[in-house]
Amino acid sequence: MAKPPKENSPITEHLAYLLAQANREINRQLELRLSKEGVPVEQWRILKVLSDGNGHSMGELADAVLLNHPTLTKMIDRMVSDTLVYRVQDPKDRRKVLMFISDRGKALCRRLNSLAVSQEEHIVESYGGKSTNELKRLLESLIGSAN
Amino acid sequence: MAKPPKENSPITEHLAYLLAQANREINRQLELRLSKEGVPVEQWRILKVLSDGNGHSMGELADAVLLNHPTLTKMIDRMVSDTLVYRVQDPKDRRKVLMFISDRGKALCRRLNSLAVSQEEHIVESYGGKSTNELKRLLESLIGSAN
DNA sequence: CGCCAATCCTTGAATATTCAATATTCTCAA
DNA sequence: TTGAGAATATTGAATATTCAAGGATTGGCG
Repeated sequence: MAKPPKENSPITEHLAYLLAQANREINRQLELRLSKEGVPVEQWRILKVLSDGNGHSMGELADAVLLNHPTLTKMIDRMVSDTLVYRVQDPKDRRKVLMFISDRGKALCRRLNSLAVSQEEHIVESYGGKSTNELKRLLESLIGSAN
Repeated sequence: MAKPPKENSPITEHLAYLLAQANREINRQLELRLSKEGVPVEQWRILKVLSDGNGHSMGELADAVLLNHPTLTKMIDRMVSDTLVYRVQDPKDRRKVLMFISDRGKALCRRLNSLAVSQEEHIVESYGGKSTNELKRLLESLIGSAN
């Protein structure tokens, strides 16, 4: 029943490869939609996480949006220049920087959400709602078991 | 039944995000294993595709290993320096370059396969063989429906 | 045939990411 | 209380990726 690939199996039978392939394709599609607003996928993730209105530290944010710390710092620099987000030093722990979303960021985030939702609707249409939900459930469980 | 996320849903409910997260985690684990041989995941993919012994053009290879053409060209440059693969101009169509794996590349590929298989066995152990197979099936089907 | 557009790969410049080191602040135990 | 070590974020240099352009070859149509 449990059946990992043999050593001479084609690469397409490896879970790691299938995940990379699916991720690449779905991400490419999403990127294409978000390009209407000239925003990379990572910035949408950042805005979405911050749109709860709470302050999030850089470390917390880096984990949440799947970016390394230095990469996030530089991306946040750009977003601050674009006045989408702003930094506030955490008064409780001054090593930390709390990130907040601006009004402009919120407005952009709403437009991006709408693009992202429309993409997922498109996937559900061609792939099926049942498959989509089942896939999400399995992915969540995989992520859970990997930690 | 079909239930795409609402616009205010957390990002963790988006398929695109779950795929990115799972891919990142599994890839990180695989990278860690392959680092015993000092080889990035992409080079393992290249060697694995070429290990059928046939010549593969750069374009074909780029698609198969999920890399853009210029990135592949530069990675192949390094692998040629390491004498893992070699280039041959396609006699049928001299615009093309056919890539072949060397004996040294084959030997390395065998060691890498063993590391990769052991990773997937580890996943099957903690995640379950049934879930793994079901997830693979769904991913294949998603990739199919996205093209 | 001869030419023009398309295909294939590579290159170089611009951009982005990563690694290692640094600065700052906090924690906690001596 | 203070000093060593941990945690947090940023920076700069090294590395890698991407974008746009170029050179070579082919296919096909006038």
